[in-house]
Amino acid sequence: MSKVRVRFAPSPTGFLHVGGARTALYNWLFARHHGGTFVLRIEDTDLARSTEESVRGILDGMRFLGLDWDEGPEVGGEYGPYFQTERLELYHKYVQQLMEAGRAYECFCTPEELEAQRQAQREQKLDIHYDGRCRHLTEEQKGAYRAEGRKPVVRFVSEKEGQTEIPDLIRGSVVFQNSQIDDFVIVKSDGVPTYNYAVVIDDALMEITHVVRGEDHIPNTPKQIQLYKALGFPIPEFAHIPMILGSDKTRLSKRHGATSVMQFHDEGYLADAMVNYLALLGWGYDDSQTLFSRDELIEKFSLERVSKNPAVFDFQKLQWMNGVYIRELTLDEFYDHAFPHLQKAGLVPAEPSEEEQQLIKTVLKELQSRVKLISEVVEMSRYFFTDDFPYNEEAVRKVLGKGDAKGVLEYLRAALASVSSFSHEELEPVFNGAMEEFDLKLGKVIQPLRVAVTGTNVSPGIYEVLEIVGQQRTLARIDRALDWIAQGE
RNA sequence: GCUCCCAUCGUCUAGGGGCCUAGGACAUCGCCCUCUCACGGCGAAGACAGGGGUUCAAAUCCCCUUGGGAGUACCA
Repeated sequence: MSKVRVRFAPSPTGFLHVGGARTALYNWLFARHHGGTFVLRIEDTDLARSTEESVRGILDGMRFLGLDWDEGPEVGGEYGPYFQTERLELYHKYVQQLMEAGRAYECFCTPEELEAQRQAQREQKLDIHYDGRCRHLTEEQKGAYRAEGRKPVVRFVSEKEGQTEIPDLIRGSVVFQNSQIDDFVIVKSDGVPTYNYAVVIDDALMEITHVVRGEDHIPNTPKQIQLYKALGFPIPEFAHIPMILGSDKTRLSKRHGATSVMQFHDEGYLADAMVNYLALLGWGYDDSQTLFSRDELIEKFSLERVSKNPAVFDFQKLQWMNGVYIRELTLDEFYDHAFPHLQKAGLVPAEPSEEEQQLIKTVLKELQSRVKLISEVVEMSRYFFTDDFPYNEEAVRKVLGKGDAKGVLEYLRAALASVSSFSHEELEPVFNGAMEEFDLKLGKVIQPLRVAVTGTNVSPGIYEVLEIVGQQRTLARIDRALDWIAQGE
């Protein structure tokens, strides 16, 4: 096989979404696996919808996921430029070639006329195709249209006989009857090429060897193959990967939840988890492995093993996997990820002192096995960093509202006040004492204390919590809880 | 409507004629650990869409039906 060159070619009309990210990932994995080149090309020929902001968003998404490109925006390369709007002369050159060869012609039909044609075809239940009426316009007729002020598009003279076969690494081969392919537009009236045309010129000129893209492009492919043939370009290999669907089995979109990669980042998903999950959405290795490091992915990925059927995006599984990756982080790494969230929430100073950092790490150590999203550290740790934490209404009512609570807390208040440190050794006898005093199980003693100190009935182990919160604040919080109980009486 | 793609547990998948009384993971449900939660451990339930073939033998090959998806633009 000649040196592998693949590309990810998004159109900058929105942020990088998970579908695009997965396509980019598969291209990237394929390139890395074969020691090939991964090209990033921006398909911005839709002048009305393309924005620079989107370009930045896509680049940010790629960087977040760690999908580095060998050629493309910011890094350049020998096959540039990598923005289609900067390649206009190239496209025009080949349009000339096509026109001279009689494989393209100007069409002056207006959108309205075309719509009327389609409508008529629909009514007669005919196949909906451009009828080729402008194919043989005389110079005179063209002149007349121009005089009217009409701006022509350029259409490709498609082959109508026979069939076109798409060689597809994932699906075997897909065959289309050429009679289905009409004279499609390759240059719009504003002179900008259409997708189907530009993509062929670019993939050919950039010497792309494997076109890996979404299944939604299958119907475009025969058109593109005809173009390759008409232009005398070698035809690349194709691999059409399945769609990603939402839980209702329709194409994944915003209404199914977050789809922007950067939104996942903001919510506390780790790049490695995203990559691992996305890789598994439509690809599987064997009958047992689900966790793959990047290197393993590169080593084991192959297009042949990509699934043919569409995959439903499972937020729960992604979340589980994110939890797995969070637990694998070293404490320092977890700190680096969590700190911005804590800081943004105002729970920790922007530039914490050494002791403050230590405290944060002590807290995070307790949280690491409990969060599935990094962002969850904020609400899970609030009571460690501030006395201004909310009472979880239901938990408080359930635990502090019980008859035992008052007596237990009063007992603990006194006992804990007389202890010299909040170490496990000093604390344990206190709890034992309370258990005896009230003839309660440990849980019944601890829950009121937990709620008093954290405002909720779910927290890390009580010894850890008390040690971090410390004696003074613990006593104050017990007082607050006692007040709450008193108010209810 | 027409064209094309697809079809194994709720979800992602393993399976490419006998190894399948169909394996794994998430989710679900039990149990264990246990001060709550999480983590961890153990276990349960759960699928070859239907019908025809081919074959000694089919989840695996072929056909049809059904179901889902995509495309049908001067969007990409």
